[in-house]
Order: sequence, then C-alpha cells, then structure tokens
Amino acid sequence: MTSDLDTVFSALADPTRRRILTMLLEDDMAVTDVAEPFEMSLAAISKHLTILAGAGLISQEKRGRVKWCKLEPDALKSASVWMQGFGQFEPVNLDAFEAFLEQELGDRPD
Amino acid sequence: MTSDLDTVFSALADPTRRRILTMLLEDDMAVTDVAEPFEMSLAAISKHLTILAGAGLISQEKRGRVKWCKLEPDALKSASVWMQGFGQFEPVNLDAFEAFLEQELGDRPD
DNA sequence: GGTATATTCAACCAGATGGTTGACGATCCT
DNA sequence: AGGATCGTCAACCATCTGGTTGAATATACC
Repeated sequence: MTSDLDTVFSALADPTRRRILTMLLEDDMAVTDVAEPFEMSLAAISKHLTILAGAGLISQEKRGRVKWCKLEPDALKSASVWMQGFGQFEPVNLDAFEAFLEQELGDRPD
Repeated sequence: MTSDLDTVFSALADPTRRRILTMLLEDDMAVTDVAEPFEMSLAAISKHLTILAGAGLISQEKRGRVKWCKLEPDALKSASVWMQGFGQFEPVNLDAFEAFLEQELGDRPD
C-alpha cells in the first residue's frame, strides 16, 4: 500500500537524485552523462535513476545502446498539491528557484 | 552536510508522518492524542514527532506534563519552491487538496 | 507521600538504503 | 569476428530506518 506520495517524496529526499533532476531540467541525458559529474560509480547512478523512474519523475527510453533520461515534472503534481494545502504560500516564488538554479548549475567547478 | 531539503523531504516520505501533519492541520495536539488513532506504540509516534520537529515541520512546546505539537507550514516553503521550479503547475489547485483531506480525515473507520 | 499520567530513553531487531566491485548482455565500430 | 562502450545485474557491506519493549523522568492529582 505504498502511496504515490511515498515514492515521490522519498525519491526527492536524496540530494544526488535532486541534483540529477535539476540536470535533466536543462536537457535529456544519457545515463553515462548523468553519472559523469558525480564521484560515485555508474552502477550507483543507475540505481538512482531506477528509483527516479519508479517514482515517475523521469522516463527512460533506450535508443541503440544508450538509454535516454527525460524529466517528467508531472509526477511532482500530486506532491505539490499535497504541500500547497498546508502552506497557502504567496503565489509561487519562481525568482527564488531561479536563484537556486544558478547557484546549483553555474557555481560548479566542472 | 545534509540539506534542509533532505530532512524535509525524508520527513514527508513516511505516510504516518504525513498523516500526523494533516491531523495537526485541524488543531494543535498533545503527543498522546496524536498517537491515539495509530496502531503503533507511543514511543514510535514520539520518534516520528521528533523527526517532524527536526525538519521544522512542527514545533513542540511543553506545558506542564503535556507536550503540544503545532504545525509549522513555513518549513514546507523551501521544498515547495524547489518543486514549483519544475512544474509550472496551474495556479495551485486547492480543490484537489480539500478532496484529499475529506477522504483522509472523514473516511476513517474509527 | 503515593499513585496515575505524559513522554522520552535505551537497547534491541528486521528490513530498507546507498554504496562498492566484478561479471555480464547489448550494441556500435572497424 | 573482435574490441570498445553503454548499462544492468548480483553479491556483498555498512549504515539508516521504523518499529518493539521495559525502564526512567516529570508532572499532576488525591
């Protein structure tokens, strides 16, 4: 009876997986390319991607020998609705997110 | 270096903890009262509450021998901002959340 | 003071989680 | 065919997680 929200929130609970999602926000990527910036084995990243796919947060399509990963932001919808019910936060502050993104993607020494 | 988002999302990943939060949405509650509808020991609920407090999602204030738990929805803000960056979901569908709430709180056979 | 109530603490346990390595099956390239 | 690349699988390991129980600590009540 593990809910949709269970898998989504626990997928989001890991910083590696969140970073993968922000990477995929820029473009679809192959598994190897996703793994490249991380200091961890390819197998580990492969597992993370499986978890993200299990939560519906990404889809994976195999073309040839490379498997492409695509962000599926709609999977965040139920979680977002759930959270918004508590907050009544001011109308979605996208500026804050953009600031986060710049720091996350630009500030990295690769 | 566990981020704010780590603790918030992993706190939300557990169905018991999410249910506690929705209970607190109605009113502040004592630990014992929080535990009552669950089929699990008081100690277990106490641990869950500690985790929720650690994530900032609730605050706990001891008055006399009873410890009151209060929802702190602002702790959801950073997580909400993070998620909204992906979705651009249509302007916060509160109806869906209310429907969820009714089912969650009303439909329970206790 | 003695007893009941509220909550946490400590030790323990089974199972999940996040990582590793090495072998493996596909696919592409010459 | 043979070799390199892409990705997963399987076994293993340490640590975290979510639960239990029984004892301990406060506070309230009579």
